[in-house]
Amino acid sequence: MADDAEQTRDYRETVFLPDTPFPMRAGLPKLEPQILEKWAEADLYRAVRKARQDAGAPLFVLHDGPPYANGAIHIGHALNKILKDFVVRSRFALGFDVDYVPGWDCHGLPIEWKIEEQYRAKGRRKDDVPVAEFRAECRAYADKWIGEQMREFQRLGITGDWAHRYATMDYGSEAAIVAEFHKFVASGQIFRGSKPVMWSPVERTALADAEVEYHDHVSPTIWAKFPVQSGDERAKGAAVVIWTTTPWTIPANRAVSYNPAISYGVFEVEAIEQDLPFEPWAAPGDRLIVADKLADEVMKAAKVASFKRVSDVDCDRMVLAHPLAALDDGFGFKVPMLPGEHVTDDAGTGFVHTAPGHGADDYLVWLKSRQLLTELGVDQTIPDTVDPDSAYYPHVPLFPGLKVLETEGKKAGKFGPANGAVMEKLIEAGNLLARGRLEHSYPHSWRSKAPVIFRNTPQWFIRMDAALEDAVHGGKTLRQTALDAIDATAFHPAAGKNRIRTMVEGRPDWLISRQRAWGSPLAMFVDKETGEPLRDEAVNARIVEVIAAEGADAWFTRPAEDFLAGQDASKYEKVEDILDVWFDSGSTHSFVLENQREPGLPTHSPADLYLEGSDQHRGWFQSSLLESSGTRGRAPYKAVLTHGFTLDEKGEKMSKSLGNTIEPQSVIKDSGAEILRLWAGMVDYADDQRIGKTILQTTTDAYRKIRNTLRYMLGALAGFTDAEALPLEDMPPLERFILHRLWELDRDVRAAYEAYAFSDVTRAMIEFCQNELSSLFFDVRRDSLYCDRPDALRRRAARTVMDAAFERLTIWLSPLMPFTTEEAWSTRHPNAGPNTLRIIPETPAAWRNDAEAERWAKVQAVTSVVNGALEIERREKRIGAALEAAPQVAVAEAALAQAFEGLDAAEVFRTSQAELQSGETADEAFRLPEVPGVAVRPFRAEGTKCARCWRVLAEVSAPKFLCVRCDDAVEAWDIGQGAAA
RNA sequence: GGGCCUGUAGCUCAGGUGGUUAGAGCACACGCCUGAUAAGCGUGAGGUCGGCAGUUCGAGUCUGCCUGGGCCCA
Repeated sequence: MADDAEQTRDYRETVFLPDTPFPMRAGLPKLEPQILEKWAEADLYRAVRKARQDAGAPLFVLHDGPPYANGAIHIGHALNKILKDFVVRSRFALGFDVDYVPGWDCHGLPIEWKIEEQYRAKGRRKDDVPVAEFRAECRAYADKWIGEQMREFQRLGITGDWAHRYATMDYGSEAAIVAEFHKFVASGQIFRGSKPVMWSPVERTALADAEVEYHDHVSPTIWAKFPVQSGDERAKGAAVVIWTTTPWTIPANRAVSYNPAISYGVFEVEAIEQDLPFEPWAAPGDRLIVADKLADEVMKAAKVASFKRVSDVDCDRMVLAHPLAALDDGFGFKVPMLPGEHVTDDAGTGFVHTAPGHGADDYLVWLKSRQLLTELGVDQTIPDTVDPDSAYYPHVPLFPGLKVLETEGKKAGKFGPANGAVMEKLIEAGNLLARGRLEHSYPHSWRSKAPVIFRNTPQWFIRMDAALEDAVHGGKTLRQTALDAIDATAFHPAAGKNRIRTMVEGRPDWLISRQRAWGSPLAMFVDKETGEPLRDEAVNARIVEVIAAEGADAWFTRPAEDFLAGQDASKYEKVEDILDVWFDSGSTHSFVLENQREPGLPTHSPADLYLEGSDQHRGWFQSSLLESSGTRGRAPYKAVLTHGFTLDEKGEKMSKSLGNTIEPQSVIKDSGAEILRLWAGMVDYADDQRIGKTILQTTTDAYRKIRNTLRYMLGALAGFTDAEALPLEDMPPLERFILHRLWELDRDVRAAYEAYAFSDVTRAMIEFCQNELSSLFFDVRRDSLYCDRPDALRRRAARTVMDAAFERLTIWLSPLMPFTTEEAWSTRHPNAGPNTLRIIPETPAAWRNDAEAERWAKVQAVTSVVNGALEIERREKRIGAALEAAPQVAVAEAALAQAFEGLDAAEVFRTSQAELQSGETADEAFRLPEVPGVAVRPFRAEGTKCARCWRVLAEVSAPKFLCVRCDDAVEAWDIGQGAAA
């Protein structure tokens, strides 16, 4: 009976199999919210900060670029916030105290539109709504989305000071923004200029590009003559011909643009077409200047039957007369010719009539030609020609009061008398060459559907090129200050520096005013006589005080007297424009970084890092740079990190209409936020990244590899305590090698986090888990872990090293995979507090062991030959498991043979037995060309299979069928059971 | 149209200053194991390094052009 019982004894219960509650499958979508709840209870972000501050840790400031509080987050938001969280958590892990306050951009047009849309749906007009009520609705709308987005960001595991989140519409923020604006006013950096904007006369309002839609529209066209006054001698007595679809802009004309790359000629009219029903305006002998390529076309329009080319002509520095100069002295100014690349010879005459107050190109070429205009003695003022109703101002000669578009009654939106009147006067002056009609695409208001015009409007600008004689700038201009600040900033990647530099070098003055309702006001008064902003510190202080208490609404709802402490209100105009939203966000550093948001929390400016998408070179990076350069003479950041855009799987832009979008919400629901984070941790974020089904699958696979590695360690470490740990001196070579790898990885991981090279960490971790842990360390030590006595030195060494690896992997990975590492850490140490609280532990320098690294490279080379030989045996069905083999390995090269000194070859090869011999062996042995000098003869292991550890050994025999080691281990186990019972 | 960036195996990525048959992990195929099991181990098959031309004894790496893609402008 007893013998039978022994023979059939199932040794499984005596084997120390991995034992852990950490499941193989995470169920992240369900698990993550539980972990988030735990973090919330622990007030994780503040707890970590407190711990760091108590330890006297250095401060690291990441300043959050505010997303716009409008709509659910998309993948780009997710990537941006995840990368920021990598920074926050990795700096925490490196021992820093990290200041990160998430924020939102709240003012601006998109929200205004939403609210207007709601009004339209209810049949109300925006103009009928009191501004305070309108702004309140905008505020409520933004507030709703701040809450929504905050929940979504938090669901991604983003840590930060959510309790003190900032918003540009907070009263304190609005006051700070206005205070920043006042600094520009005080230092004389603000000026009133003008710029043509899209204007809807019917609605009496400026329109943004996105508010304009294009429809076909029939316009009159004219060919008009500008007599040459001076310039190329060959042009004497000739006239430059322009073509335009907006005759009403002729009174606003101040120049004619040409393109130096186009060839022009002087053409003389020889004969006019006969038998016309009307008298043409062209006459034989007329000399006209047009582009060679377009001469036929122009002559045809002018009903010229024959003409000849008289000469070439050079337009450089040519000056013309205004076509209406003969009728009124008011048009007696010089009309210079300006070179411009916007001019083409595809249509028209090859010249562009230039009215700087009524066209974007016109405006830009006018500004660019400042030098030339000065040299020619031309007045550079851009004239205001039409009023908000599109009627000519009284000061416009010949046409005062005439409207371009009708704005009242049934005819609203139709052409008024202006075009016709201008044509009549051109005829009278003898300078109309021809006219016609043209159906073309023309901008219309998307609301009223009425045509719009380009109209010069007064606007406020910040000067880029005025020398600033104050302590901050020391005589430098804003542009130069900003350029110097760029040089003092670190850009990752480095190309960003050049990119923003080019933009700042070439940008025009900063246009900061908008004729809108939802924003921070240009809260200032302007002297009605001089047009100069009032610079009065007491007034400004009062304005800021009121806004801080009541919000920016107060600026619009309270009378001027409330702010004008003592000043005569009748002398000043209250400016009710709002600030460009980029001024808002450009000011965030002032109220987020410099304000002490709560006693005890340190403040710090400039920030260590700004981290945004590469589009922000023109956006937030630049607005922040200009704002801070204007007010503080330096950038608000020490370093700028940019990431690319997220594209679909094929590398194409995502769009709802293409249906190729990946929503963060659906990834979270299907796979978990951790998968999205790991994706961000694997890609090269500096470049554009791709995401899609297969990519997410790859990510999930990588996740499983890491998770299973952690799980195996948890299982193998069951019951492990420090009492079991062994010192380095007692470690076998394999453990020393793993410790060496931990030492290397510690160095690499720290360097990678310092450099924000997150994918270097991820890659190193995955490869370590696969190559050194799973396929080497775990595989070799499985036998020891399962079968050695618990007090065996070999097993204790393995568990000691496994514990060290677990301790490090869980913190190295915690910035990238906070959920899983938290889960793993708390599984092993349920009472040790949050994993995120930890700092990457110091790694003893003594762990470095280059000799072991070299040894194991050699050992693995030999092992690969053994594996090759065993693979053939399997294929031939001579063996199955490696434990059925007992390879005989001949190693010719001394260095390779030496590598096995102190090692058990069978253990390394994971076979039951192995024989290692120096020198050559029989020719039929297995070899690999890439490992010369190693020959393997894969014999079957002779002996009996140990019923417990399954190794085939000669020492195993009936009745127990145990090897010596297992016999001993079972005995110890039995005694342990007895003691327990 | 302009400025900047970018294109290495099915996927994600490595490949200092140009130098032997271009690497890794995953996926894939095949085999093994069945005491990490929707796991583990092993073996293998995948690439004209976007294309063309040039510099060079030699280019994935340097230059030019072309092409695909992206961001920002016009």
